[in-house]
Amino acid sequence: MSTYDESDAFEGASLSARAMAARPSPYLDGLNPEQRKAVETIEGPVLMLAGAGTGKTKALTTRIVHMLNSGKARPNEILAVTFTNKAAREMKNRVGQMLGQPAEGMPWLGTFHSICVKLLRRHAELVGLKSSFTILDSDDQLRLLKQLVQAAGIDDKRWPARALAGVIDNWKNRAWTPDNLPAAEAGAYDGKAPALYRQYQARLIELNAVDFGDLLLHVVSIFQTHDDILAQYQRWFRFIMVDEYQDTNVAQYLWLRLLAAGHKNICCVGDDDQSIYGWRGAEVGNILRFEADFPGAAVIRLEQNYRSTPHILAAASGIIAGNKGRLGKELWTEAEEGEKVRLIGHWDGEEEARWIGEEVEAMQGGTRGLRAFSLDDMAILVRASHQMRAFEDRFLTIGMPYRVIGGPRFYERMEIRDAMAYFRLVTSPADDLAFERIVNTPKRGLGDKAQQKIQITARANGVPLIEGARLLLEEKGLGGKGAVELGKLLDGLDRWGRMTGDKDISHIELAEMILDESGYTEMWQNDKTPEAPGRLENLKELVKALEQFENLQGFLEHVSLIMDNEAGEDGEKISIMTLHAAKGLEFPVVFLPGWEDGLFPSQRSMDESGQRGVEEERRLAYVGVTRAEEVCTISFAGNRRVYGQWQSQMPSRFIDELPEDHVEVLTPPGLYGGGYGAVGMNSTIETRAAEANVYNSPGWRRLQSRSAERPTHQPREASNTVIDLHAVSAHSMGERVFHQKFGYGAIIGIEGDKLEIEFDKAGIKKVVARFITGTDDVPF
DNA sequence: TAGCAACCACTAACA
DNA sequence: GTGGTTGCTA
Repeated sequence: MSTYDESDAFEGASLSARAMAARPSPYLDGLNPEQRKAVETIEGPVLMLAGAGTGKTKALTTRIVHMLNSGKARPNEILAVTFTNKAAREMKNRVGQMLGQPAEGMPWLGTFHSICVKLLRRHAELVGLKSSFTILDSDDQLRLLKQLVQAAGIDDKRWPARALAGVIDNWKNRAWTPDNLPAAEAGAYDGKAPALYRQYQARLIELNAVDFGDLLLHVVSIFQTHDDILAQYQRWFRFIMVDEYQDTNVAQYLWLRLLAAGHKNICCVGDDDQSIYGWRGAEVGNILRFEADFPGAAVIRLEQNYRSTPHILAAASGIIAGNKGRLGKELWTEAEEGEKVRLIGHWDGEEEARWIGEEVEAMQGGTRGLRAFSLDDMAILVRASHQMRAFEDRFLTIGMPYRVIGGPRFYERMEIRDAMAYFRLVTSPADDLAFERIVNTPKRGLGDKAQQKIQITARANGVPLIEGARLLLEEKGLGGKGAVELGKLLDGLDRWGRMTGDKDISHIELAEMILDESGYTEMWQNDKTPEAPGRLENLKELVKALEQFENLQGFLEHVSLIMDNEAGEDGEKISIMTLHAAKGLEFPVVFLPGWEDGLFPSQRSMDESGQRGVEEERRLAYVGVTRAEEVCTISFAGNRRVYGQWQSQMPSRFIDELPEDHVEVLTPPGLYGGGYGAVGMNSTIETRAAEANVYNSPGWRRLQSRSAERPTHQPREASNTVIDLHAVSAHSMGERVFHQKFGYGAIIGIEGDKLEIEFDKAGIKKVVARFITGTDDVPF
């Protein structure tokens, strides 16, 4: 079953609390004192500060089981919210395991979004929707916005719809509707965003659709405007639990606060040190403020770590200690000392990849004086996805099996989205966005012209596109191949639509039929690009995924649940993923490459968010190190090719924050050694002491003055892109630049230390030169 | 309408 | 450098 299930939730208490109440509670035995306290403190607000690897999920699930077993709560009285389907599923499974029966009786365990879908379907009419509303993904959203932008006569070259989408998403994260938008926001998107936002919301209602942000927002506004409904849910949800509380945004926070205001039995679990989603709207402030929001809250710290060795924990603590405004936590462990964190510098990115490849092989063979590790035990965690390429290249060369975690989500792949659009159109013919997506996929000779005609006809008659197309054909407004093909498509859709009600044909057969008869499968069979076989494979997987559902509608609702198609992979593989994707995972052996200022911490993050950005990056470093159980290796390169340009790199400031006693500096044969700050090419002789402040070090100054020797084997145009922030002359007319507030733009005037810049998104502004960074290689 | 050259942007990613 | 989109031409 699924989290979007509409089965009657409130009566669905299949687990009898009373029947279990008398049982002893052996599940409490395996807990440490803090975990136990967290499990047993059921009444009142609780903040469970759970450090990395401290048995958070165990505590959470045991808490649920305890509430049920002790008779304090019935399954349908517990609201348990997670961020990802994966987390929800895991919690469900573990609760089920502990209870010795499936946890199907917990109707309100799910993601914020899935629970909101459920709530919104019940009360859709209150916000002008029908309960059959469709949920748009970001692709649909963008297409819709593009139409509005064009209709408003805005030059979408200068004002890309994508930017507007970003603005609107942001507002929704902050729970700002068109009606309560702060005046300070009015200037966004050339001052046109507020009006477009209003239009967009109106259009969504017309389409009987919501985007992801709306799921939260609509429910919040229903709660805010209908006291009776809010009160009802406050009564029903006697106990609330929230996982990853540090990742909540304002809308989610409001939602929770409204619901918890009744019984005040809310337990938030999280770790302020692992808040790494600020750019997605997450507010660390939510967790920092918890005690103020919920007076009398019990704060329970889980600090005993069951994952990593003391050296690794000490290194992680050393890094995170640099952050201000933490709630404060000190991880400790009873584990044996183990290996120190290993640190190594390389000449360039390729060498780094080569070295890690060799190291991985050595670890596999157990030739590092350590036990032999399986490839499945090892992971490479990078800051940005483009760093992955170097490792993929290297591993392909040496035949090392690897898997990339993350990448485009299954359902975001083109072929899956196309197929889904067909299914959507069959189950709800009025779905214009789906229609637009597939009218000419595969090619049916229906280009822009033909599609415009359909649009016009539909709009003139006030009917969905599919009807417009039908009318257009009837009045012979279309000729040639296009007309014939369109006719076939419409016939097909009709036929498939009728079959959805046919009991003799399963939805799986129907899905196959749709893909075959529409010519979609054929399109990929005829495609000679290397991706085609993979795409056909994905389509097969999609059809297979249908088996778990009763019908196409059910499947479409639940599509997001089929994603993690990681199963069925054969053989041992080393994992490559981003640090963000690694949150929540653990590996015996972890490699952390690319610890260089600008890359990690990322320049962009520092430019856009300043100190706050650095702190989030630091938390990311903390997350990275705490993924390691036994061996953690940090590395950096002195030179790196970024967007095709060679750059000299400084070791990350986070490297300087590693406590020396817990770090072993590995010296690559034949190269520079010693001190963390050794950058190879320009600091061979400099000691760590001399580089206590790297930004005043001779090496840094040399870099700045550009006298640093170029690596001999590299192209002549190699230069470093570190810009002297005070040298105005570094800038020239027409140069592409980046500003933390206004985004990208081009210089159109220079007056002293002020630059006149035409920004892509913010128009023409005069700004002080030191707030500007270059986007290209800037000579100086 | 389809194919290719030109142009642009470039941190991370959940539902 | 690279992938994705757009605009022009055959």
